[in-house]
Parts: sequence; C-alpha cells; structure tokens
Amino acid sequence: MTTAHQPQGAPGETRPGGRTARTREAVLAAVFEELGAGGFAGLTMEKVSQRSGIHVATLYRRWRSIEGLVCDLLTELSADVPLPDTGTLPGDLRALARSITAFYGEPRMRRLIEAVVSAAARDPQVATVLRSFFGERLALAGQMVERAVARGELPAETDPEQVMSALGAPFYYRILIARRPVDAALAESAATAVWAAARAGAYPREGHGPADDATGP
Amino acid sequence: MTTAHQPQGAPGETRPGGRTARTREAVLAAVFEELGAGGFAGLTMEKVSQRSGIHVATLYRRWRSIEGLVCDLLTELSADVPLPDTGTLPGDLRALARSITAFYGEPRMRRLIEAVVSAAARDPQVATVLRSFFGERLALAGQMVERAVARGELPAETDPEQVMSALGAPFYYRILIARRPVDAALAESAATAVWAAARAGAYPREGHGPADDATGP
DNA sequence: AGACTAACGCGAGCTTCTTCGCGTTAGATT
DNA sequence: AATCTAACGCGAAGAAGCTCGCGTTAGTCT
Repeated sequence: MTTAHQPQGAPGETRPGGRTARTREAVLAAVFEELGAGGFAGLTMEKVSQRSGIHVATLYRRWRSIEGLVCDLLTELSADVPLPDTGTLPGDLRALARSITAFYGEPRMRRLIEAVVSAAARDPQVATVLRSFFGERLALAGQMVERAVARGELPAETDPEQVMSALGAPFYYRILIARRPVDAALAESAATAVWAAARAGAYPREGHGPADDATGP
Repeated sequence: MTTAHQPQGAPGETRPGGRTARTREAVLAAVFEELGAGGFAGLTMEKVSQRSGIHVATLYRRWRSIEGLVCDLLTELSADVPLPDTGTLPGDLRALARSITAFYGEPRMRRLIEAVVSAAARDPQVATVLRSFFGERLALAGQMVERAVARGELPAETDPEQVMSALGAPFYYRILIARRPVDAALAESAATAVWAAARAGAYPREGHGPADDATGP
C-alpha cells in the first residue's frame, strides 16, 4: 500500500500515530484542496507547504516530487466507491455507474484523476502504482460479474475484468478526453451499454474470440 | 487549426514555405522523436532544442512551453485515421477499431496521447484545444453512424457522437488507466460491444432516456 | 536589385525549483 | 524520568527553467 516514494507514513510504521502521521494527513489534505482550487496546473510544492504548514524540504524528503504526492493521495482515497449487490447484474451495473457518477461529479475528483494520469506520464513509478491500483480495483469489482455468471445472466466465458473496464471507460473518456462533466445520462448509458454488450458476448476471456454477431442485424 | 500558442507556423501565414515552416517541421519532429524515446518524462525544452538545432529562446517565443509544443504536434497529426465505409455499421466499426489499434499500437502514439492529456491537465489552453480537437473528430466520425441510422441499422433516436465516444473510450482507458498495450482483441471487443449496445438503444439523443431493458434477461 | 521586416541566434540575467548540512523537536524506549 | 533516534525546520547553495535585449539572417515586397 505504501508507495515507493515515501519511506514512512502508512499505518504500522515506526511512528504510527505520532507526528509523522499528522504531517502526512495535513500534507495530503493540502494537496487535495490545492488540487480542487487550481487543478494540477497550480499545484506546486511551495503552495502545498504554505497550506499545510510543513516545510518544503520535508515534502521533498518524504515524497520526492509533486508526482509522489499525488500518487500517495490516490492510494489514500481508494476505498470510496463500495460495490453494490442488488441481486441482478443490470441492477449492480446501474448502481455502480451511479456511484462513479457521484464520485466524479465533484470537480475535485476529476481534478485528482487528471493529476494522477498526468503524473503517471512523467514518473514511471507513479505509472506502476496507477496500474496496480486500478488492477486491484478491477479484480475486486470483477466479483460482481462473477456472481452474475454464476447466476446464469452472462455467458460462462465472460471475462469479469473486461466487463468492469468497459463500465469505467466512458467516464475516463469523458473526463480526460472529451473534457466535459459526467452526468446521470452517462451513467445510464454506460450501464445499459455494458449490459447489452456483455450479453452479446463482447467480453470473452483470452483465447475465446468475441461472439461474432457483428455481420448484421 | 493554429493553436493559441504560436503566432505563426501553419500554412497560409506570413512566411508560408520559408524558414518558419522549416523550423516548425524540425521542432515538431524533434518533439515527436524525443517523446518516443523518453516519453513525456524526458521531454524538455533543452533536448528539443538540441535535437532540432533550434535555439531555446525561439522555442519559448513561438510555443511558450512544452505543453504548447505537444499541443501543436497533436493538431499536426490529425488526419491519420481515415473513416471506413464498408456498407454496414458493424463492418465500419470493426474497421475503425482496427485502424485505431494500428495507430495506438505504436508506443510513440501512446506516448503522444499521454503527453497531450498530461499537458492539458497543466495548461487550460491545451485543454481547450484538446476538447475541440476531439469534438471535431467525433462529429466527423458520427457520419458513419448517421449513415447506419439512415440504412435502418440503428434506432432513429441514436446519438452518433455517443456511439463514437463509446468506440474510442476502451482504447483510452487501456492506454491511460490500465496502462497496457492495445491489441487486436481490444479492437474486436470494442467494435462488438458498441454494435450490441447501440442496437439495444444505449446511446439515445438528449431528452430520450436509454431504452430500459436493464431490469433483467 | 535594394529596402524592409519577421523570425532566429546568442548570451546574460532573473526566477523558480531542488538539494544539502546542521541544529531542534517529538515520540519511543528502558 | 532520562536517553535515544527518526522526522522536521531552517537557511543557504546549487541547478534548472525561463525571459529579455540586441544584433543577424532569411524571405518578402516594390
């Protein structure tokens, strides 16, 4: 869980509840606020230092760079989107899509993911953390799909992680590429689309080709 | 077409075929190569200057920043993915998905889009250019879907741009978030998924809700 | 061909970013 | 309570990034 950048900070380290943890909290809060205020463009060590009251040298010592800070913030805000269990996959997909919409409805969170992706483009270590971070979340969310397959809602050869990728993809496209706010319509569209596509066998496990009904209606 | 950063450079300006155009060509080529070599992480004005043989001051004068350079490069490489017309929408979707795969199959191009998104997170002007750039391409690609609607392959209330967004989204998710290379399987999956989802009415125009078959099989 | 001007090269100078050494503080240890 | 050490504050020094003014070059215009 601890990033490669910071020698200490996560619970279970040498100074668990003490000064170290306090400064980390203060710093990450400052990064988050600064990010919400000015985006990644206006994010600088100097500002984080001023807002948090922590000296710049300390920031460089523990996090090495802005990228490291953003990266650490990402891992901190991990457990914010819980997995639904409504009993049916379309219900679950819809619920999750709405959760994601609520999450990224806040400009702060869009700024955060923007910053993380931007940081990953510059720092290979951040890229690694980002990949494994989403990898874990994807594997976790995949359980939702596995239940659906067990219930017989989807073909047995369906790849759970691909389904969940397909659910998330429209949001990140909207945020990073189209650069428009996410809304309820996107959530409905994403959930409906993934459900239809998954039923059509568009997300097969490796080895199985996709069900080829793509030759006409 | 001209970015907000550079006073000259695009064809039709004051010094069309002369030194200005040559330096721009040399500089953008240098940026591209440097990007392919070290990614956005290793991209610096100094290196671009050295590789292109153009003085640093000139780079700052014309492009103002690294972000401006990357932004200009994006607009330069715009017309590289032609629109297919196979006669059927599933055929078109598949062909386009394969084109996109070929395009982003090159690490260089993944680096480029990474750099562009990263630059947009820092520079609001780049963000604007990025949005309008993809907006235009989306509108253009939407014609593919309009033809399909006219042929009766899709519901009349289908929103062309949403369909095309949905086709592109998986690629950008793969590149920027999952951080794994794009492959043929992704192309097939994306094309198949969008086709199934579009037929199910998952991409309605504003005002029409998505066709609600999301309550169970 | 000659005059005119936009764009470039050059290097100095400024700002911002980043690191380092040393003394101090907070928390753990016994 | 006394000791011991990791983490922090502080300021200075070094490096990198960025701007500016001036002279030169290349392309245009008459």
